[in-house]
Parts: sequence; C-alpha cells; structure tokens
Amino acid sequence: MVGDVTKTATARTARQLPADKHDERRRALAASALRTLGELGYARASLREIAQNSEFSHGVVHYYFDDKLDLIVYGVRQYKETCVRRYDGVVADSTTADELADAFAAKLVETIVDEAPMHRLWYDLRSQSMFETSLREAVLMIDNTLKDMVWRVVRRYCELAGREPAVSPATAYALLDGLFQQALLGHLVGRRKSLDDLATEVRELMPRLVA
Amino acid sequence: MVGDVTKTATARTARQLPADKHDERRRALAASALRTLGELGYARASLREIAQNSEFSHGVVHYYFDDKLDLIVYGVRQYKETCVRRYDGVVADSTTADELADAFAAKLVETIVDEAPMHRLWYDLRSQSMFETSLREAVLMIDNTLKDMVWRVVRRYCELAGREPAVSPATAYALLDGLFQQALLGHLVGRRKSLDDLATEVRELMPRLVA
DNA sequence: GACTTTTCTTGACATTTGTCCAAACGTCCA
DNA sequence: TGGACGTTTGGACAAATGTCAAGAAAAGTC
Repeated sequence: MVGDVTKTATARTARQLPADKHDERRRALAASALRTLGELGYARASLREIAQNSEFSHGVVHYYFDDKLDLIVYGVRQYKETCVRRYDGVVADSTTADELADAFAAKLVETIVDEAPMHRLWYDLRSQSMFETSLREAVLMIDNTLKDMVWRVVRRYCELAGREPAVSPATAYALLDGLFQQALLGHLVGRRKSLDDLATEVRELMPRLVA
Repeated sequence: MVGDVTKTATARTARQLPADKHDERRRALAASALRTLGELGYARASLREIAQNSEFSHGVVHYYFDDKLDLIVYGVRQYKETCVRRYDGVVADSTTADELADAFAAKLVETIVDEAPMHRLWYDLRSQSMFETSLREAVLMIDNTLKDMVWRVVRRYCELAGREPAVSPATAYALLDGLFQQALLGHLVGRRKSLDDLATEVRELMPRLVA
C-alpha cells in the first residue's frame, strides 16, 4: 500500500488510495449538496439541482449514496464536525466571566453573519425530523453535540465566575438556541437590530444561568 | 339584504349569505389542510392528499384559493386565532406568582400533548419562511402574536411577584420558545421525561425573568 | 319549470422528481 | 496491447405534483 503511494505521488496531482478517493468524492458531493440545501431548503432542493451546483452529473449521486436521504444525512453529519469546536477558542482564551460572555456573544453573531444558510438548513432539518423518522437519529445526535458545545461555554463561564451552574445542559442549550433562532430569523428578514439584540440578550442571559 | 336573511332563516339548517358560505368553505378546507399538513409536513403534503383527507375533490382548491401557498397561509393565519388566547385563562385565574408559573407550565405541557402535530407544523413553516419569502409576512405576524401572548403571562407574573420584568418581550418569547421546541421534539421522539422536564424548566425560568 | 349563477368533479397538461441503467470513459495491471 | 475494474455520463422511466379547463351538478332566481 505504501508502495502505491510513493509510486503515484510523483504525479502532478497526487493520486489517492481508492478508499480515500471514494470518501473524498462523498465529501465533495455532500459539501456541494449542503450548499444547495442551504440556499433552497430541504423541500425544494432536488438531486438534479444539487448535482448541477457541483462538478458532477446527477446520476453519480446513486453511485456514492443509497438515496437522497443518505446523501443529506451524510452531509449534515459532516457539517456537525465543523460546528462542534467553533466556540472552543472563546472558552480557551477568555480569562474572566464577562470577557467570555462578550466573546461568546460576538461569536454567535459572527456565526449568523457568516453561515446563515447553513443554520437555516439546520433548523429546517430539525423540523423535518419531527415528521420524517429517518432523519431523527442524525438530528438528535447533532442536537446533543450542540448541547455539549453550549455546555462547555456555560460551565467555563461558571468556573470563571466562581459559581455553580443553575440550569441543566439541556436547559442552557434550549434557551440559547431560542435566542439564536429568533436572531437568525430576524437577520434573514432584514431586521437591522437583530444581531445587536442577540449579543445583548446573550450577555444578559449568561449571569442568569449561574446559581 | 336583510330581507333575504329573514326569508331563508325559516329553513331547518339556516342558510347563509353567499359571502358567508364562501368563507365557511374556505375555513373548512383550510382546517382540513392544516390537519394533513400537521401529519405530513409542508414538504410532503400535496394538494391531492390534502383534498383526499377532506370532503372535497382536489380541483376545488383552486376555486377557493389562488394556489397552494394561498391555502396554507390562510390556514396558518386561521390557526393563530385559536392559539392566541390559550393562556389567558391561567393569567386571569392565578392569584400568586407561583400559582401562575405552575398553571402556565402545565398548560404548555397540555398543549404539546393535545396539539403536537399543529406545533411541529408551525416550526416547519417558520423554518420554511427562512427560505420562502412568500411565507414570511404570515410567519412574522404569528410570531409577533405569540410573543404578545407570552408577554401577557410574563407581565402578569411580574405583577403578582411585585417586581419589574428583567427582559424584553422578544427575549422572554425566544427563551420560552426554545424550551417549548426542545420539549416538543423530545416528546415526538418518545422521550418520556420530556414533558416533565419542560414543566420544571419553565418553573425555574420564570423567576429569572424578573428583576 | 326554465333560466342563470354558483359550486364542484373529473380528467388532462406540462413539469419535476427520485431512481435506475446501459454505455462510455479512464486508469491500472498482466 | 488488451482486458478488467472503478467511475462517470446522460438518457429513460414511472410516479407525483401544481395548475387548469370543460362540463356536470346544485342552488338560486324569476
């Protein structure tokens, strides 16, 4: 196997092992699908549209994925990995509770600005999972991951404040998610104050999450 | 016009003015559509399916509505009216802050038990409105109505507690909506504790909304 | 009872959709 | 070179969808 690599590594564009290439194609296809899904939503994004916005033809989807749902679930799982560590920086860098709250709020705002399509897709899929059982497993898994992510922030905030958390991880996540979702909706409909409001609300909420 | 009414009022089943009958049909059709939408979701509920679950044929939809979206928006607006006064009773009947919090929490739980399909449809449509601009006006209007509804509860809670609200109406709504949404999802996926958790979370949240 | 008007049914239409498939393409080893 | 294999293409297909229209049926009017 190593021999294969050394031999082909001489090529201008490095060739990969079959398994790797297969996986890379899946990733590229899924990433492209996510982009289209983020623009059109789950309901209106057809496989042809998804393929058209990629470098592949529409038939190739069924070579790499079982069906449409398989593609989407794979893509969403993939997206989760980029999400999960987004706030680790603010947790690591902040030295006071207030500083953490400020940085966290700023990062949430930045997330909406930079990745609004991705997040409206997430809310779309979570809603779909209330109807389509095939989506539930993936959605619940991601929801848990997001909950953990939020909890790392809240726990650190409490540490820095020298207090104990006053709410459960699930509650903290639900509350912050509620604020985030409203801010996203407001941002998408062009409400100017939406993002500033989110920052203020988060800074006001954080102290209420400690005992 | 008044003469017409008196003439027809003698019939066993009171006949209505044309405009009223037209409107009643629209209501019946929309109500039926809401039921089907609550079961299948926005994406998978076709006009034929909607009509099949009603007493009408699929063609009649375009006699009473311009198109699919017109039907859905009308239905959702109609649904709002049943929602908006749901918690007025607990506001009127409660005599202490704690009693209000308990009653409010219980009513939220009851709402999920009785009308889960309707509420997952609501979240579905709100998510869709992030993609489809034609839905936004109706969704934002309903969101505002729900916000007002929540605020009446919170304001009364503060009155009974003899304190001032510590958060804005928008914030209060976002926080409670976050809890409600998580509880609904948990309930739909069969998580037993989901509803009990919601009640506890709401009772714990309310005191944190006052100064 | 004959007419108009309103309401409803049925079937047709053009599109779009997910899925599948046969053939073409490219790469690699014998 | 030739054949085997993994990959990709583009077309075909049936099913489903929103929309519409022509005419039947019912209701209302004189």
